[in-house]
Amino acid sequence: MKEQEATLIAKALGDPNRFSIYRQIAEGEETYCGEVCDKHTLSPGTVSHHLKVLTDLGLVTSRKEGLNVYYRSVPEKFSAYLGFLQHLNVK
Amino acid sequence: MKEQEATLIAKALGDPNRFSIYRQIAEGEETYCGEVCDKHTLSPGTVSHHLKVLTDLGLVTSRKEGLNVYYRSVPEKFSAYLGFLQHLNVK
DNA sequence: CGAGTATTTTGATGTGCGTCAAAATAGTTG
DNA sequence: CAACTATTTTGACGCACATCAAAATACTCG
Repeated sequence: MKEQEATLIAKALGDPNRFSIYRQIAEGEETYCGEVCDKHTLSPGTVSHHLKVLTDLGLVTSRKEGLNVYYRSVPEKFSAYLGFLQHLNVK
Repeated sequence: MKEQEATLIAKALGDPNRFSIYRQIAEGEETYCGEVCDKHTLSPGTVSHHLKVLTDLGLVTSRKEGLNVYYRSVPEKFSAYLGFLQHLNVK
């Protein structure tokens, strides 16, 4: 992972609602848009927007089933971000 | 570290220039405002602003000596952020 | 096909913030 | 004290973006 990508991920996780949405997905099994709306008291449009940001960054993937779109995290992406930070020579 | 603080740190590192400034400080020994200005082609005011953000978050500390203000990183703070991310149960 | 539900897209709005120039402050040195 | 340098603060500007309402799309089921 390069600095630019890491910065984009940091920026994405730097919004409180988006970070909370990511946690809901990453720490659960699977979630769909409606569940996220309920838990965060955000409009469907806003939630869909945040989910798109996370998806575009590769932090989550989606799968359509019937009316719902289920989101699931991509742990490898998160690990890559973590790895990038860990390899900074902070002293 | 709590979620709110972690989010603020992520937000701070989510700006490309500020992240780059943090790296310059964290990966070097000590740096002062002028050096950061030179390396990033940013005005003194902008650099001072970013340094204040990093300082307020506890990611760096400052020390005044003569005309210059020297900045140094606080690795424990960065580690705490890293630790918080690592302990998320991402699956 | 038509009614109903879930999600996404669009358009608009307000705000947060990165940036700079310039003024203000702090410190050094003749 | 006066001139000079480094940093911070202030004020203003423009843009990015989080948010919502509403329209549009996608899908299911009578």
